[in-house]
Amino acid sequence: MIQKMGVLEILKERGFVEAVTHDEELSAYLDGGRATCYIGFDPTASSLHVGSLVCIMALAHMQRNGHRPIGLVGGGTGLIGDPSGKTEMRKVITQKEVDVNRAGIRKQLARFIDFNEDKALLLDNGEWLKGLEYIPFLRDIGRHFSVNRMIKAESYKMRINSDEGLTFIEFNYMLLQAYDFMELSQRYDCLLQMGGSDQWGNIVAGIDLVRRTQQKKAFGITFPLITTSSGIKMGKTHKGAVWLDPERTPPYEYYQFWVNCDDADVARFMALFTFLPMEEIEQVKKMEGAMLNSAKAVLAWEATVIAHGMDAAKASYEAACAMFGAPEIPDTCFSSSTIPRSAKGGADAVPGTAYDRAALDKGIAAVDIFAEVGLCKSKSDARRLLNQGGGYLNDERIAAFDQLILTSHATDGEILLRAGKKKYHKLILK
RNA sequence: GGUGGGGUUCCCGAGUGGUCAAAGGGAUCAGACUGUAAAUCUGACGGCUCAGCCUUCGGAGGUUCAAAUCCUCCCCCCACCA
Repeated sequence: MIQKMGVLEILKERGFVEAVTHDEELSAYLDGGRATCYIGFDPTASSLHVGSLVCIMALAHMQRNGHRPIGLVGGGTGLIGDPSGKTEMRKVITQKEVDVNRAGIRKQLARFIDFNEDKALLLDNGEWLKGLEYIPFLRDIGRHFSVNRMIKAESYKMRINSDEGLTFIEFNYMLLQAYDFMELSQRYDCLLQMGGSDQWGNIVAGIDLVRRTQQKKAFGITFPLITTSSGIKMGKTHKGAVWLDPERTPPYEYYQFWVNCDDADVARFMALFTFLPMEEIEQVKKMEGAMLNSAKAVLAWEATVIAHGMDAAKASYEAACAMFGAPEIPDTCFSSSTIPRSAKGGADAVPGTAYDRAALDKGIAAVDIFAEVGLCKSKSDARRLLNQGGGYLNDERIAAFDQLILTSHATDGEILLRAGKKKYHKLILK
């Protein structure tokens, strides 16, 4: 029915593409059959975060369009630390940490990409990097690199001009990443590398190396750095990064992260972080006022389903409805979305703490509980919050910081506490 | 290795003997306004047994009634020179 779009077109339309090397030849390459492409992930932490989501989604799109994505976990390069676009040297991590982190990342990528039956590959560049010998490497690989050119690379500029400088080990990073690309082109006929815009220099270096050593034409795509419309780097909140690991960022919080995005970001984020068809996303641009909140719910729903699965999304959605009210989503909007249109449910996914009933029989001061339960980071913090009228007990403002919280405040064995407008926590009496 | 300049509360950055828990800005948090938005305004912003007390100004000592501020040693960073 609809004429099939090439992946490159799809990625462009959805806002993934910042820059491409040889545009036309690349689309010809991608439309000409099953291609293999890769993106590298740094094993700096045991979990990926929302900042890596653009890369992950891009790989997923590739797979959905019949190509074979490779997720390359930098077990070798992780020991070095990529200086590209960074103002400070990253602390060097140990082999042990790399191993742990790599396993975590592997697990997460599997949620987004199907690694069965050669549909995608997950590799570790430690496999070929760790056995490298210095002299042969210099002779065979190093000879292809011009220091003059490297110095001029945008990715190094920041550091070269900074007070901190650039160490030799970091300067070498570009060679290693180029070497990765070369290996992948040889082993898997992978001729497309993608990455964040800060990776441009590394990607181009790889393309050159592949050409010189293999006489093959390779390609690159970079993604824009995604910032919120208020200019903050995507995925950072006051609490730090938003992780994909449900242990670090529970699905309810993950859902909340998306619901709380800026009005101006909704459509853009939907295109990037969901698989909803663009026609449906276009509608968002016409929405105003409260209607946008429904769109945010759809965004949050879809993103949570992708990252954590339907059940977790449902629990998060229902909890949000219980706390903030259910959004109205006309059937005509987002018809592809699986978001429940009429569900009302419990608040099970709201963070909670089991609490000893006996302790509450004589009452505990609000300050103490707020601090204890993690709603505030210290008692002083809790006192401040409460003094400023930011503490709520069952949705009623707490008048004094030392007001007692009692067993009698419970309904169905639960007491609902709230800090500010959005942070809920329940006490489950036992 | 030499010379000079630095290391201040989450970040930037003032502060050169008491009036300093430390100016100002940013970030953050709360309140008002709203749509679980943005912008704006108001307030808060080390900890605690909170009108008081305790711990902070790279580290360790010292001078002093009193030190972020003065002295000694040490650690780290930067610039220029070698």
